[in-house]
Amino acid sequence: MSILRRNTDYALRAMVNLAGHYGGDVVATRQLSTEEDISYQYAAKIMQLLHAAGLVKSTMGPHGGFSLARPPAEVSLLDIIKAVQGAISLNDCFLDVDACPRRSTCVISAKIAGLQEYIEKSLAGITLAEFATDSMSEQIKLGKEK
Amino acid sequence: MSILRRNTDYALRAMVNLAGHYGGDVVATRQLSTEEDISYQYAAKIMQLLHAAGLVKSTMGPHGGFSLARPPAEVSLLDIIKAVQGAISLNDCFLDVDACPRRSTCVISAKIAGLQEYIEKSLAGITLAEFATDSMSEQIKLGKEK
DNA sequence: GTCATATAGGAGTACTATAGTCCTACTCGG
DNA sequence: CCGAGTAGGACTATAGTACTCCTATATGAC
Repeated sequence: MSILRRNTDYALRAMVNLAGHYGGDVVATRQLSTEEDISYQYAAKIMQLLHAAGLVKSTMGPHGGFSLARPPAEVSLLDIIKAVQGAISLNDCFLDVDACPRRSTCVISAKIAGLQEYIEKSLAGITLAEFATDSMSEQIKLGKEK
Repeated sequence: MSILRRNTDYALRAMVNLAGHYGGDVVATRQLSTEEDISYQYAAKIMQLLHAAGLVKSTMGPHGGFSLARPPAEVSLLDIIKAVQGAISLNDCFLDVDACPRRSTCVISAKIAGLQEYIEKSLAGITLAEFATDSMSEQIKLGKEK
């Protein structure tokens, strides 16, 4: 099993795509779906989630579409993950205090709390700006493998 | 959603319990199930998984039960997690190379690969020995909260 | 105004994985 | 060699995820 769901993967790709168009035109869901290999219907669903979370702005009507609500440098991976699949937690007891009655004396929870914190900080530290510049430079020096 | 499944949580508790009895008597599944608040049938199932992974030794017949196959210091959290729920992966593409055709040019996968590695190293670094000594000292100075 | 094209969003389905149960087979102490 | 107590395999139910379908709403072009 993987931590990031496919949902989140799609959302990530869509956001990276939008980051590439930041400051320019809006991108329609149809275009996102073809460019990122996501079914149109499902892509629409995901864009709704991102919109509800305030990560993207939407423009309705013909020539409408989506654009980033904030500059790429201010959108972290954690933001996107939270919007789509909710907060990531090592164990249930970090999400719901009442999940486990043994919590107060639990040595396990105490040990992994540090790792939990590190993961969140790492994900919060990676922003869309890094992805965007990377993929741009990749487009320039085309042919470079991996 | 949490990364560690309930399954894994049960297994962790059972292993910590066994670590407390390391060198002494074997512990019966019935005893583990009552002490750790797990249904007997389900506990038996989890012990099977741990046994199949070679983490515990089993003794059948009356007065039988389980004991650690290795000293607590040589059993890591990662070992237990792998035995019960398989390897932890941030994204499917770390588990299955063919999961994503865009892999070679994927900037996302490249970015999170480092975090993936850190998580595994962290989990591999935490051993049962730490839990065992912690819970023992906790039993001695009883009354200490959290 | 109305038509075409876009997002918004609710309802529902198929599938998969997880949690949990039941039953049988096997051991070994008495 | 009996039976209490174990391991271990087969099975079921539930829940969550991925995905689709359909309808409503907004808006720019003609």
